[in-house]
Amino acid sequence: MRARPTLEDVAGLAGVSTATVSRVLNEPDRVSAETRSRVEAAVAHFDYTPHFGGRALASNRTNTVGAVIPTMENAIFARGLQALQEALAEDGVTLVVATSNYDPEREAQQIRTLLGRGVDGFVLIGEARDPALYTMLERRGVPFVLVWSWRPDCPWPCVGFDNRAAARAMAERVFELGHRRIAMIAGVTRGNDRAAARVDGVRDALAARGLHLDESNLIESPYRLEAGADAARQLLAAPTPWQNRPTAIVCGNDVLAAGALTAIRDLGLKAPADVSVTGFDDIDLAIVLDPSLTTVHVPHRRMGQAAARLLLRLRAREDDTTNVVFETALVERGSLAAAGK
Amino acid sequence: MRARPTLEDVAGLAGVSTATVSRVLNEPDRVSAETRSRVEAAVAHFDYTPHFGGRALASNRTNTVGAVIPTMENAIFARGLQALQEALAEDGVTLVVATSNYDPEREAQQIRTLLGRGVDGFVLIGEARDPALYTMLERRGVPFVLVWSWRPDCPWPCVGFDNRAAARAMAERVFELGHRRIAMIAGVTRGNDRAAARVDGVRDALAARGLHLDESNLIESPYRLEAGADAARQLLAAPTPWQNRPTAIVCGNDVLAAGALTAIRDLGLKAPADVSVTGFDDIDLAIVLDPSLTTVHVPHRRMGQAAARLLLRLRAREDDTTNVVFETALVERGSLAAAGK
DNA sequence: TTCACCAATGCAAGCGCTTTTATTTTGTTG
DNA sequence: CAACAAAATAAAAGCGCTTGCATTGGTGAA
Repeated sequence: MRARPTLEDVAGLAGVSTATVSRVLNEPDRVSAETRSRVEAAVAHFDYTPHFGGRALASNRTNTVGAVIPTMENAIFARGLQALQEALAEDGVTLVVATSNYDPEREAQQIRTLLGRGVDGFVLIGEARDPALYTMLERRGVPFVLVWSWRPDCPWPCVGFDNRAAARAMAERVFELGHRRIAMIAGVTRGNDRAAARVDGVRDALAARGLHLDESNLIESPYRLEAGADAARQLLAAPTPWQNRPTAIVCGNDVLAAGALTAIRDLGLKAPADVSVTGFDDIDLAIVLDPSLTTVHVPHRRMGQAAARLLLRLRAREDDTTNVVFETALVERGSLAAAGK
Repeated sequence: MRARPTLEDVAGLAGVSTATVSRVLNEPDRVSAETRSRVEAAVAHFDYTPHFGGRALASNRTNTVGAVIPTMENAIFARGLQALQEALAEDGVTLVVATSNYDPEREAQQIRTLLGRGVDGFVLIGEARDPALYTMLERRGVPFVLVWSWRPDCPWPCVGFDNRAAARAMAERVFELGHRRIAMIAGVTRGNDRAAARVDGVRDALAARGLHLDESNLIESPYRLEAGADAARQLLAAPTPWQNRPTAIVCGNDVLAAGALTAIRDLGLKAPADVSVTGFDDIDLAIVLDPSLTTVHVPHRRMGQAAARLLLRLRAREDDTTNVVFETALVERGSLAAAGK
C-alpha cells in the first residue's frame, strides 16, 4: 500500500530540497534547466500530484472560482459557463458550479458554501441580491464578477448586456409591425434584475407610444414551459381578437415563448397569423420551433470569456478592470409578423 | 484589516482548546452541552468559517465530489445533476462539475484536474473509458459511480438504465407500426457506450425481424441540432418513398430528432405522414416540437438521487453497494405514426 | 473509602506545501 | 585573479486544522 508521494519523496529522489521542487512546480523559470529536468523526472517517476490541501493551506489560495447560476436546465447558461471554464482553465483555475433555482436565499446559501469550500473568486448572475452579501465578499477580499446583466453605473464589476434596452427594442419592433394590443409573459422579477429590466424595457417602449402594459396583460411566470403555456392560455382567454385578445405576446425568454407557442397550437390558433410571439436569449430551441422564434440574440460565449478575463484581472489585483457591455441583436424569424387588421 | 479568524481565536474567546472547538464543529455529540454552546457563541461572534485548506490537509478529506459530464448544453444532465447535488448537500458534500464535450481525452484530463483539486469521489457518465483511468482511481482509493448507463454484469458501481433494451423496444414499436424502411441517426459512438448501446438495441430489434440496418441508413452525428438536420437531409435524399426513402427515422436522442424534424419541415415533407421520427431522453424540448416527439423517458432525477446515495455509501465504506437499474418508458406522441402504404 | 472507569477536555504532533531568509555557486569585471 | 553581483539552491518556519494520547474530574461498584 504505497502512500501518496509527497514533495519530500520527489525532492529526495531528485537530490534537491523541497523548496526547489516547489519552485519547479510553480515558477519553473527560477530553476536552472538541469535541476528542473531532474526534478521533472522524479515527479514523473512517482506520478506525483501536489496535495491540494497542503497547497491551499500554505499559499492561502485554491485557484478555484465558483459560479452560482439559477439553473442548469435552461441552456442559456450552458455556453457561457463552458466558455468561462475554458478561459479559466488556461490560467489553471478550476470552475465549480452551484445552482440556486432562482431563489435568492438559496443563492446566498450557495455562496456561503462555496466560500467555505475555499473558492477564491466568484461569478454571479445579475446584480439583485442582499447588500450584506456584497459586504461579506468585500470584507473577505474575494473578487467577483456579475454577469448577464449590465446597466449604466453598475457599482460592481460586471460583464453583460442591457436587458432593458434589448427588451425595449423588441417591443418597439412589435409596435412597428402594427401591433397595439401587446401582452407580456415575464419571468419572475423578485430577485431577478434581468427579468425586471426586460419588463421595464417593454414598458418604456409602450409608454413612449402612448400604450400601457396593464396588469391583465402582464403575467409573471417561472421560466418553465408549462408556466409559459398557462400564461398564454390566460392571456388568450378572450375568444376573439375583437374582444381585446392580444395580437402579440412578448415573452421574457425563449422557454416561456416556446410554452406560449405550444398553448397557441393547442388552442387551435395559428402563430403568427392569430398571435405573434417573441422570445429572448436565442437558445437552440428557437429555431426548431414551428414557427421559428423571433428573439433577442445574446453572445453567451463571448460573455463567458470576458467574465473570465475580468475575474482573472481582479484576482491579480490589476487596475484596468472596466466593465464590459455586449450588444444584443434582434433576430427575426417566423413567430412575429405584421398585425392582421 | 482584520485577518481571517482562526480556530485559535475562537478557542481563546470560548476559553477552551482548539481541539474542543474542532470537535464542536465535527462531532458535536462528543462535547458537553454547556461547552458546546459557549463555543458556538464564539463561532458566531467571529463569524468563523473553517479554513478549507487547513481542514483538507489535516483530515485528508475535502468532502467534495466531482462529476464529469459531456456537456451542459443538453438539458439531459441538468436534472440529474441537480438532484445529485441536492442529495450530496444533505451530507455536507459539495459537487463540482466539469465538462468533457464528449471527448474521452478531455474527460481523462478533467478527471485528473479534479483529482488534483482534492476531490474525494466521482460521478462519471457511462462506462467506456481508458482502463488506465479506472486503475488510477482505484489505486488512489477514490470511490466513483457510473451513471446513465447500465448493462448486465457491469464491473463497476453503476446507476443507470439499459440503453440497449430501451432502444430495442423503440425500434420494435416502430416496426410494429408497419415501418420496414427504418433509418437511424445515432450519436457518435466512439467513447460513448450509451450511443453505441442504442445502435445495438435498434440492430437487435431489426435483426430479430429479418431487417438490417445497413450503412447508408445509419448516420453517426454529434448530438447537435444542425447535425441531426444534416443527417436527416442525407437520409431523405431519395425524392420519393418508392425510391427507398426511409419511412421512419429512429434518433439517438431528442436533440438529433428535433434537428431531423426541422429538416423534414424544411424539405417540405410532413412528419409523421411522410416520415416518422423518434427520439430518446424525453427532454422538455420533446413536447414543444410540432409534431411532439415520441421518445424514451428516462428518470433523470431519480438516477441522480440514487447515484448520490450509492456514492455516499461507497465513501463510507459500506458494503451494501449494489448497482441500481431504472426502467425507462416509451412515450408515444405525435411524431411516430403507422407507416403509410 | 477506594478504585476502576468513563466522559470531557487539553496537549501537541503532524498533515504537505509555500515562502522568506540565508547560503552556496556561478559569472562578470577591472 | 581578486572582488563582487547575481543566480540558484537549501534551510526552516509556519499556514489552520484534526486527532491520538494524556489528563482531569466525577460516578458507581466493591
